[in-house]
Formats: sequence, C-alpha cells, structure tokens
Amino acid sequence: MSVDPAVLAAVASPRRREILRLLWSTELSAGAIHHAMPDVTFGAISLQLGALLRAGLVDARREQRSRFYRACPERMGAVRQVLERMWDDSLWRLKLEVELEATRRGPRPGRKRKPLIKRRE
Amino acid sequence: MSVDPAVLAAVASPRRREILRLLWSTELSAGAIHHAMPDVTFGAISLQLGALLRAGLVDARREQRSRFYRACPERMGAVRQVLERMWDDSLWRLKLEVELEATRRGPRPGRKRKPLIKRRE
DNA sequence: TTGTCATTTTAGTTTAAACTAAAATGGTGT
DNA sequence: ACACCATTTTAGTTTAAACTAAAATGACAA
Repeated sequence: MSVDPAVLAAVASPRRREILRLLWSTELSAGAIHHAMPDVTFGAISLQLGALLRAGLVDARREQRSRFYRACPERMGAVRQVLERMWDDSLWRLKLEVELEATRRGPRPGRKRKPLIKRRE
Repeated sequence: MSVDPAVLAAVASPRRREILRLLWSTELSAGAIHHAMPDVTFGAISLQLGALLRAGLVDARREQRSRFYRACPERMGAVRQVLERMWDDSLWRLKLEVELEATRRGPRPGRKRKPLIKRRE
C-alpha cells in the first residue's frame, strides 16, 4: 500500500493534527471538538473536518442533530506510525502550540463587520 | 525516537520531495539538481535546499566551487518509510506533477523587471 | 587583482491555506 | 408551520510559502 500525497498535506497542518489526535480513540461531534479548542471558531473546525474527510483521514456518522467524527488510522498507511510516534513524544504539546501560532492565518478574532442581511439567491 | 513537526512541513512540499528523491541514493550539487528541474530557477532550488538543511533532512559537503548535497534518511525517523513507500508507488511521478502545479506560488517565469544596479551598502 | 563559476541572499510578487463573521442548511420537536 | 440547535457554507481577510530576477558572496585560477 502506498501513501497519498494529499495525506501528507493534511497531516502537515498542526490544527488538523490536533483534531486528529482528539479523534484517535473516541468519536466526537464538531461541537465537542470546538469545545476543546476555543481559540478558533466553530466554522474553522468544520472546514478542517471537511479537509480531513476529503483526505480520507476521518469519517462521520449522523446521530440526531450532531455529526460524530472519528479518525481512520487503517487508511493512513505509514503515516499512522508517524503520528503515533509524534504523540509518544512528551514535548508534543509544546511543539504543537508553537506551530499553531506560527502557521496562523486570517483575521484575528473579535473584529466588527457590517451585516449584509440580504443573501437568499 | 520521535518525529519533529518541522520534518512534516518539509516533506509536505512536493518540490522538496522531488529534490529529496534525487538526493536519496546519490549526492548532487545544486546545479545538478537544477539541471534535473528546469521549470524553476536556480535560486528557488537553493532556497529549498536551505529549508531541507534547516529541517535536517539533507547535509552538504564543499568541493571546489560546488556544494554537494545528500539526503539523511537516518535522521528522518518514521518519515523515511513514508517517503520510501511513496516512491514505490508507480503513480508517484504523475501525482507529483499534479501537486507541483497545484502548490505553485509566486510570479510565473519570464517577466521583465527594472535593474536596480545600486546595492553595495 | 581581476575574472569567472557556483551558489546564496535579497527584495518583491503571487497564491492558496487558515482563518473570521455572517448566512444558509438540515434535522428534530411542538 | 415554526422555532431551535448543530453544522456547513459563503464571502472576505491575512499571512507565509513558493516563486522570480537581480545582486551579493565565496572559491578558485591566471
């Protein structure tokens, strides 16, 4: 079995790795993930979950109003070991925090914007 | 042994993976690498070699006017297997080409610019 | 010193990724 | 039908990575 380059790109993002780790042993809703990562908006989490889905690293299940996500280590090939070894490292969380700051993009939270009100085709 | 997150970022770039593969079994000068990749400038190759050096994935040796680079698989931990499996895949080159196009940044080649002439402090 | 070759560095450009807030969507209950 | 709640999608912003051309650097030789 070979490695999809898209998987490398997916795993290169510290935010997505953070999400993947939460989903490694448990399934969680997008809301629960956001609860564990209050430094970004709910929407941002949802977008990253979409990217992980497209890369095939997670799958999802509907239940009531929620959607439960979980990691799919079996589809990850050799990348699985890379992540597992990374998480064995005691410095992991510290390194992650540094990377999250370094790779941050887009507007910082808390800025005003004028509502548009009109969309609806 | 653990995995440095900077290594993930380094191998996430298709251009750097292309360079790494050339350096996997042979040592090559920056010029030789550029010869094998005429779609980018020499300067771009040099910058990527710098990034690979900083991530510890290659090392270099001076000889005459040239500098010879080679990959350091031994320092790559679990990432080594990821790359080797990727290169076992027969679709690898095709996938790489697609990715190189998709992740391209900066100005396209062949555009004019006014010379400054004056630098030298 | 002067010239040339190989490479690195600088300064500036383009682009996609990561983000935001707001709007839209889609289930569930009444 | 309507409101509610969880999530997704849209539209727009910011930023670093990947690039370019040009200038600078470093090593060698005449």
